[in-house]
Amino acid sequence: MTRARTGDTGDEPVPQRLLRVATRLFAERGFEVTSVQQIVDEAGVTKGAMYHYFGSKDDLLSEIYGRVLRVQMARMEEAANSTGPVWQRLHSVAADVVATTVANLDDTVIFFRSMHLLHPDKQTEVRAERRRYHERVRELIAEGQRTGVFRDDKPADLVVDYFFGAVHHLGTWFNNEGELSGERVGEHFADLLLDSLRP
Amino acid sequence: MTRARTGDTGDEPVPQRLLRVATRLFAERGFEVTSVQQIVDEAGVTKGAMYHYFGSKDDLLSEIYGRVLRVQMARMEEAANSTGPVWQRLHSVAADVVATTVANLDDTVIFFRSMHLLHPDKQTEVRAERRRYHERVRELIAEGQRTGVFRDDKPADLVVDYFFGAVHHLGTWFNNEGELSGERVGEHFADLLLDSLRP
Amino acid sequence: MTRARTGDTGDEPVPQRLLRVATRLFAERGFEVTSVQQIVDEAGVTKGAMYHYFGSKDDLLSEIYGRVLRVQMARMEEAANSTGPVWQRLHSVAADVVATTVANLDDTVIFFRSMHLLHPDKQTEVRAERRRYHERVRELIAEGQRTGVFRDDKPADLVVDYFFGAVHHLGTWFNNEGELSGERVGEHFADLLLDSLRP
Amino acid sequence: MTRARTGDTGDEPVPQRLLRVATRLFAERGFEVTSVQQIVDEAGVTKGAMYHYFGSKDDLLSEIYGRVLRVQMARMEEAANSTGPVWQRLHSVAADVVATTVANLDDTVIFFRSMHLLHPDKQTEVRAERRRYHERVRELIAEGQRTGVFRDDKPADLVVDYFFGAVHHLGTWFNNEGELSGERVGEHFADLLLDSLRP
DNA sequence: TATGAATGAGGTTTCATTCAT
DNA sequence: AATGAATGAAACCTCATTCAT
Repeated sequence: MTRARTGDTGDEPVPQRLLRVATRLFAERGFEVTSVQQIVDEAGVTKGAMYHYFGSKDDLLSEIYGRVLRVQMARMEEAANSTGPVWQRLHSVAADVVATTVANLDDTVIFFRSMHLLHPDKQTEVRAERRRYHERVRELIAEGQRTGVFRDDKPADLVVDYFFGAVHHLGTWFNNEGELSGERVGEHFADLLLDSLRP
Repeated sequence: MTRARTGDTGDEPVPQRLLRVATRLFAERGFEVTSVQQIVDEAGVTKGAMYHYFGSKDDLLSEIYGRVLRVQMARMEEAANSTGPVWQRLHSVAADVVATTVANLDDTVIFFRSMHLLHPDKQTEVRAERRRYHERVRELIAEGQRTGVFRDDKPADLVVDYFFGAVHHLGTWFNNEGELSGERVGEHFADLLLDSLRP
Repeated sequence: MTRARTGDTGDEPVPQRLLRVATRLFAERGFEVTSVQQIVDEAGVTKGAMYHYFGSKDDLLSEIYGRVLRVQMARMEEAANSTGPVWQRLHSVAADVVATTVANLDDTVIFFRSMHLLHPDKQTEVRAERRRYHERVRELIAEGQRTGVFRDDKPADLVVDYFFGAVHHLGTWFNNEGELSGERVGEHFADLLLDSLRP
Repeated sequence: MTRARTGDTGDEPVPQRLLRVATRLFAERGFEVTSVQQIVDEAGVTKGAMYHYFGSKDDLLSEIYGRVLRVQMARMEEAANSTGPVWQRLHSVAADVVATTVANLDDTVIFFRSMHLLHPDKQTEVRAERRRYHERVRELIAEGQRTGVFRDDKPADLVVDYFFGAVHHLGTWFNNEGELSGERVGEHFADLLLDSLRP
């Protein structure tokens, strides 16, 4: 006799199931307001099972952060290292980061809302990884500024923070049921960025 | 014998002192992770005193939200209703919202990190107020689009979300000890916005 | 309406009551095997009340250790500093330490059974205090050896460990309902010690 | 690929290895504070393996008690049944019990610290065995008292408890790296006992 | 003979809040 | 206007043990 399980999708392994459920609940209700009991109930396992795979509730959060960073970094590297003129590469990166963010909106919501709840060490690690990410885009902009393709009266750093701010807040308003797709929003955002960089 | 009080500034009334301390702690550590005990300890009062002035811990958070909304709305109305061409008014609003945000950075950090912890009714209220704010800026952009001053191939709504996203993330990276002042960042951000709207 | 309380002795304050109940239970069943719930149930308070006065279950144990050390040290100093020939003072100390131990048998049982469960810092502190105690008695013996009253072919240190070992194990066999009183056992033990020290 | 194992001594069978590791950990940290996971990790086996050989964690403790009792009883019988005057036999028994105790110090530490954690039935059994042990020594003393070799103004029972107390506390202070060997301490203790029994 | 995922009961602790004073 | 002892619900986590393989 198998127990009925909410969100049971066939044979999805327990750790993945827990992570999936936790991600949804953390995004919907908030990390601290979601109890371990709620997570395991929705995942259809017991607390003991969860603690068999994850050392703590914090570990779940850490794992989500790790996953986000891996995914985003991989996508970005790909776009940034493509060939073509710098404006095209930047446009591509910008549009892609929006699409990726929208495709993993729960992760993004959690990311910026709950960073302060991570263990300080993990926080440092996450920040370092984000800085690498940020830096990679800054280089693109600086390259365009050096070659005269982009205006150079705005610090490249500031432009990155400006654009990523816009991206990171997608979680606040973007609606998957809305009329604009993630890709469409990506195009618009990339256009706005590129146009604001015209010399 | 009076107890030593952190941040004791002479005769600041108890409610104000509690609100000030709570704002700092919520921004530094997070709302859920800050206990009422910590707040009253740092404010140099007892729990009974706090519950005399505030009905609950949530009330403190609500109060902070109310304050933020009042301040930002007032500043914005002023800038938006000034005279001058629409691009100038938008530039002024944009620069000002950045400066105001930076001047109340703790509030902003709390705002976007802890909204989901408010009582649903209060959340609805806050969202409505923000929508009015958002709408006021959207009108400015639409006005510019109608009069041909701004490009009209980008939904005004989207542009507002784009720009406010950048503003709301200031709390993540802006550093008061850094080399750029809030006003300077406001100028840069407003420039970037206006330039991205060129037809 | 006052709640019925097991072990309610009139107006004994809550902290004392908790400590008294905890001491009994720790001695009867063991520290780790006694739950906080059992303690507060028997003391007639809630868990919250206990944590209002004691930071943790470990704190209860620490407090018991502190009390034991204070009591024993005070009694011993008094006996050791009395006047009279050295053999008389040693006899008096020896008899007294037995009587005190028997009078606080629960404390003694806990002391030697649960020391390893204390926080390492507290353990260090307890050990240091015991060493002072041990040292005070060693001096008495050494004094007797120097003056030729006691044999000197046995290290004074070893004699102290020998005798205190006997005392500390009283908890294993001494029975308050038995035919020998604590004072009587103290006399016997002191006699045995003194006689084994005859030159 | 085989896992690294702490204390792996070639082909020591699994049950012995588990018992050896458990003994060390129980003595170092305490029974209740040592988890089955720690034991099997250090022994380089899995939990399943442990439960294959031992019915429960308690069984490990029981086994240790059984081993201690067998060893000590055997040694003592031998010494007590030797020929020679009673004072010589008692001296021999006393010295030997110290040496045996020191040679199995971990066992002794566990014995007196964790007896209360045994299953009541096992406790009864252990106590009965100890009583037989105790009784055997008491008889020696009584024999000496009857024959006028020992003083008879001290209950033989009490003398046994006195001496065994000293022995059982060796675990508290005896240090194998110290300057006195177990045999040497045994001689001293036996001397002190015999001398305190002089008429 | 051995694995290790999973259980489930129970443990300690935290904390917003109340209330007699 | 303020105290602080006390509540009680709920949180996170541990762990000996079982069982299908």
